[in-house]
Formats: sequence, structure tokens, C-alpha cells
Amino acid sequence: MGRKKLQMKRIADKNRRLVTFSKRRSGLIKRARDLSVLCDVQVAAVVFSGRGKLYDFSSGTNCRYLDGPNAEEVSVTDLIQLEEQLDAALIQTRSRKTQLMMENIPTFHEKICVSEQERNLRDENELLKQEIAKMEEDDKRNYLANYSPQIATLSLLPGL
Amino acid sequence: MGRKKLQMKRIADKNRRLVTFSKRRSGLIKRARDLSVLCDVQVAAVVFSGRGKLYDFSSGTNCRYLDGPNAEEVSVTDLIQLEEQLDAALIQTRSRKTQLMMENIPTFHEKICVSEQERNLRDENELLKQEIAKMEEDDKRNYLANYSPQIATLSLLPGL
DNA sequence: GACGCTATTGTTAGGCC
DNA sequence: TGGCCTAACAATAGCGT
Repeated sequence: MGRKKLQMKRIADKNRRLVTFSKRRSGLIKRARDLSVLCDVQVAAVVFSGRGKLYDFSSGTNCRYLDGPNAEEVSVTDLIQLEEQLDAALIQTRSRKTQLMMENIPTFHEKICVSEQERNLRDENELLKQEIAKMEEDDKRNYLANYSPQIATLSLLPGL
Repeated sequence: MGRKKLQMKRIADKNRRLVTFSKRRSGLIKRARDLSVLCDVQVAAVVFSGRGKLYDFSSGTNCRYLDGPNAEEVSVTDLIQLEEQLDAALIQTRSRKTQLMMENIPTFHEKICVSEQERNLRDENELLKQEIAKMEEDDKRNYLANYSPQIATLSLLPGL
């Protein structure tokens, strides 16, 4: 009866895979919520099913189960929250990436400064710094361009 | 010995909270990976610790443990993957949101068409459609503006 | 096949070091 | 943080509907 140890590979049988997907998905969401509550941290978990359906948890959302008569409205607000979370995550990811790259520049420099082409490399280093600064600028500009007050639009819908 | 049932609330003791955070975080990441492998779906899990550190898993990344001498480089490439995943998720979220809102318009209309202010509402309805179409346009434009080929920039770094 | 239920066992994490 | 021990929990085979 009980459980067999499963191989860590794609479950071949379509039906078993679907059942496992549903169970493990809810397990993951639950654990994400638990983690965020117990440890007071920001957590986001996003799952795209094979056919494009989207399930998610993010710290703000209380992961309502959409069954009622106004499931659609809840869905929309959930998606908006998810959108904000993803946006925030994206910003943080980009800024951390930039930071890491900046930090790495001296490391790269050290690694190769014994080489005979030091001047060349120093120039290249400068170039890299400029490149990255530019990239950071782009990220910032994109963020600003991207942040449209869509909630205001939403409030136009009666009943939301 | 063994385990006590935990109250589902922020763990007060800082030390216990940290230990729990570490254990549950790796648990969450592991489950996310398992889910994506077993069920062949896209999964992303993102955790921001209290002090801004970022832990993540996304389907593409094999969640390497960054300990080696080139930990930074792995981090950067990981972050870039994460960035792409988040971006994709964002796009999908927005398009699904728009779709849902479009679908909901007839529902809203039905709900209120018995009212005496039908003409008013029909006008408002038109307005809403325009609003949402405009919003979708914005999303699309933002996406295009946002998609800069940053990997090309990365390739400038020697050793990556 | 889909859903529900249960018995059983594999997995996770709390307490402690 | 990394074990060890163990209780709590979650995945699943098997069976009924």
C-alpha cells in the first residue's frame, strides 16, 4: 500500500503526473506561506502548468481558493498582486546582479593583472564599468517606464 | 524529544527563527526542484531574507551551491536566468490579467443591465474597453522597451 | 478515467548538541 | 551551520464508487 521511493525524473504516466502535480503544487504553496509567516520574510512561488495555467503564492496574498461567485474578480486582483511582486523581484534581481558584477570587476582584474597586457586590460576594465553603469541606468529607466498605476484603471470597474 | 506542533506565527526567538529559516528555505527549494522535474513544469521560488539576501530556484537553474572559487560568476548567471524567468512570468501575468478583465466585461454588463441607468453604463463599458485596450498596449510597449540583450553585455566580461 | 479514502511509508523539520 | 533523533507531515498504492 504505502509509498514507494520515486525516481527523481519526469513521471511518465500522464495521470499519475497530474495527480502528483496537484498534490505537490499545493504542498509547495503551503510551505511557501509557512516560511513567510514563521520567519517573517518575503517569499514568492510561481508555477506554470503544462498548459499555461498559473498558480502562485506571494507573501502578501493569502492564497484564496477561487471557488465563489466572484472568482474572476479575485483572480484579477491576485494577478495584479502577483504582477507587483514579480516586478519588485525583478528590480531586486537586477540591482543585485549589477552589484555583483561591479564587485567582480576587481576580482577579474586581480586574476589577470600578472599578464603582460595590463594596460589593455585596465582600459577594458574602465569600459566594463561604463557598460555596467549604463546597464544599471537602463534598468532604472525601464523600471520607471514600467511602473504604470494600473490599479487606478482597475478601480474603474464597478464591483471591484 | 521529537517535534512539537508549531504555532503558525512569526517565531519570536531570533536564533530559532534563523535556524528554521535556513531549514525550511532549503526544503522549499528542494520541493520546487522536485516538482519541476517530476511534473515537467516551470517553477520559480524566490526568498528574500530579512537583510535582503536573495535565494532562488527556477526550473532552468540546477540550484548550485555557490561555494567554489567562481561562486560570483555562477551567481551572476543565476541572477540573469532568474531575471529572465521573472520577466517571462510578468508578461504572462499581465496578458492573463488583461484577458480576464476582458472576459469579465460581459459579466459586469449582465449584472447591471436591469438597472435604469443602462445607457450610462453602456457608455462606461465602452470606456472600460478602451482603457483596457490601452493598458494592454502599454504592457506590450513596456515589454519591448524592457527586453534589452544584457547577456551580450555580460559576454564582455573576460572569464565568463 | 476521475475522485475519495486509508494504510503505510518516505520526507521534513523541531529540539538539542 | 551541520548532524542526530524522532514526531509530524505528505505522497502514494490499492481499492471502492
